[in-house]
Amino acid sequence: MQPGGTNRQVDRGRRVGVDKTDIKQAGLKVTLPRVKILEILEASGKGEGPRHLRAEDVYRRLLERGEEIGLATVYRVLTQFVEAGLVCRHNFEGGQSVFELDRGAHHDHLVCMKCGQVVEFMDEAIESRQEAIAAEHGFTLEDHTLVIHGFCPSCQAPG
Amino acid sequence: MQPGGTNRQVDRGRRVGVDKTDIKQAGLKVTLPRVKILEILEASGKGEGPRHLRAEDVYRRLLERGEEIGLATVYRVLTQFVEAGLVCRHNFEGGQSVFELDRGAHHDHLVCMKCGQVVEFMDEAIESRQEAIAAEHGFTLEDHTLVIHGFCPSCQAPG
DNA sequence: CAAAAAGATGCAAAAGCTTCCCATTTTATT
DNA sequence: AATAAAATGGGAAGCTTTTGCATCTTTTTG
Repeated sequence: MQPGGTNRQVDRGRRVGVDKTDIKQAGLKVTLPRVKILEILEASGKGEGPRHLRAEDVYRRLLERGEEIGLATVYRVLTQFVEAGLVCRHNFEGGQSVFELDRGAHHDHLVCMKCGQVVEFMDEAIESRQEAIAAEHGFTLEDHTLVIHGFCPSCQAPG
Repeated sequence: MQPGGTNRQVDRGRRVGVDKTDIKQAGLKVTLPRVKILEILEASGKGEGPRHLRAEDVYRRLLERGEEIGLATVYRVLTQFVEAGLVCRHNFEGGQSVFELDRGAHHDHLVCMKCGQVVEFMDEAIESRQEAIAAEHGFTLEDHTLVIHGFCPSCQAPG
């Protein structure tokens, strides 16, 4: 549910950070696993590795921090966060989902086919054409997925 | 590898049909499983159900036609056909891949979130913006995935 | 056209990701 | 503090997809 939706950040504009309050407002109890997972997501993309993490990555980082949180819990919590609009889930190729904190601003992705680097972008022209296309076909537009696959500057280098 | 590529139909323009010749030209032996799978794909979207089939769907249709072809073979053959440029694979949400005959014309998809109906579309404006975006970020554009999720006309109906 | 070589198939087992079950523990409520 | 409600952890289970390997087909060669 990228465009539209009924969650906080969409109503109040850009989100700057998330905390326990967001968990509570989502109707979820404030538990240690939830707080820690939110911390991991918040740290990602801010110098602490890539912004987009697979459930497995979140799980590993928790272990590294000494938090013994079960993988099943990670999956459950991430799903709940997505439903609450705190987190975005993307299904890139390969059958795995990646998660990132929802900063309130919709964006699409450019993914390097070699190193996996992910670059975000947003293009108004593309966004509005999509609305027009959905309308032309009588569809409502609830969400969309746009991923451009190519080779990033480094991976095009000779050698 | 939707845009570009080195396969027949891209070189010769729109494909009208496929046959054993295509299998041979792909460097694959002309075997019964391959021929039958190609037939299933060709029949799809031409009145015979939806054009986009999961491996499991192809397998089931083969069984219905009395062909005892293993599921593993279906997966193997579909993958080979994709590599040969005869078939396109799309990774819609849900972790499952769907396949369709490559008719040589690139297109994107509109998928109904309720009934799963798939509508194809093609928009030049979106295509060219994507090239511009990839270029802006120094990426080469090898391929892309654009899926618009919404509710089709029937699924928006009251009740 | 038969024999040999190369490649494909089928089945079952294995993988990889994600969800489900349920007894136990934690959080929120009264 | 006691009670009710919800969440967790660990493993089993579910799905889709891939792999290993003996057997069978297709293609090549003589």
